[in-house]
Amino acid sequence: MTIAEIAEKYGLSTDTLRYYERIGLIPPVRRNKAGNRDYGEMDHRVIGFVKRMRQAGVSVESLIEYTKLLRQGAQTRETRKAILREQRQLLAARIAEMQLTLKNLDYKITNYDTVIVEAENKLSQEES
Amino acid sequence: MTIAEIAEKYGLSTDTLRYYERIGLIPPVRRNKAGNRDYGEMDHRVIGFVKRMRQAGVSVESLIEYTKLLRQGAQTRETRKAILREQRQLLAARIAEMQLTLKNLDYKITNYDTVIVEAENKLSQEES
DNA sequence: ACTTTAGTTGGAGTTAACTCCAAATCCGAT
DNA sequence: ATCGGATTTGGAGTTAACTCCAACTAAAGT
Repeated sequence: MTIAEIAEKYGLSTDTLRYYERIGLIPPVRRNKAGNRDYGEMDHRVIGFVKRMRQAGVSVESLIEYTKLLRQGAQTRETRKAILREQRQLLAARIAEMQLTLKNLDYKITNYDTVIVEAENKLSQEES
Repeated sequence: MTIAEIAEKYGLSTDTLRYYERIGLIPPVRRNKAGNRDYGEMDHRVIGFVKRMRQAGVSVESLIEYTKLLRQGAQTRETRKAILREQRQLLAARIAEMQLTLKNLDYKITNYDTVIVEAENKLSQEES
């Protein structure tokens, strides 16, 4: 599969895909006779994983750490699991926070006219 | 209330607070005789709101737009409500995505030994 | 009257994560 | 055989959101 197809499929730019490879976030991609990248099954898995984790707010740096361990083989498996568990916790915490914010927004929207207007008025002559 | 107290209370640096003010994300803060910032009730509300929204992934730019409208008074109220509703939708979507990723992570963690190991092995000799 | 300590400004510097570019190459089609 | 389109590289540029700095001022403690 070409870089353009992968870019399309995962909603990443070709520049980003090459960038990810360059910084070691994804392993070096196999080339065809012309020297162009030809993405295989494993690349799909890795790129799909990276895309989801990035959207969830995981830094590129932590992902590099994880995929580096993956390429180092079986003896790093427990470390990798630990990283995933840690990221899972962080993600759960982010979700919980965002749900609070969502509730807060909902409250603010439904009570906008009764609650915010007083704030508008106070804005003119702050004192306290 | 001093800038240090506000920074502490909201988990922002004093630099960030001054930066927010400079770019118009929060209104100019009242000063005491010494010329130092003295944050009032309204500043608390605004900063709390900004902090939550930033954590939820709302850009500084959209927040500037919102708080600018707020300072323009009552005739912008409907526009502001529309912005909040839009951000609410975006936030809900982000949360939904992150929940999928959380499920995905959970699956990956609990099935790590049975699922990932095959991937490890494939890593050596990719072909497809 | 000094010395902390906290605050001020304008502006420069940093970081993460891309994004763009020019010059070169390759392949398929006319 | 040449043209157009996709791809390659190394490296430079961009963007968002801070973060840091130097030089200064003001109040508070000894």
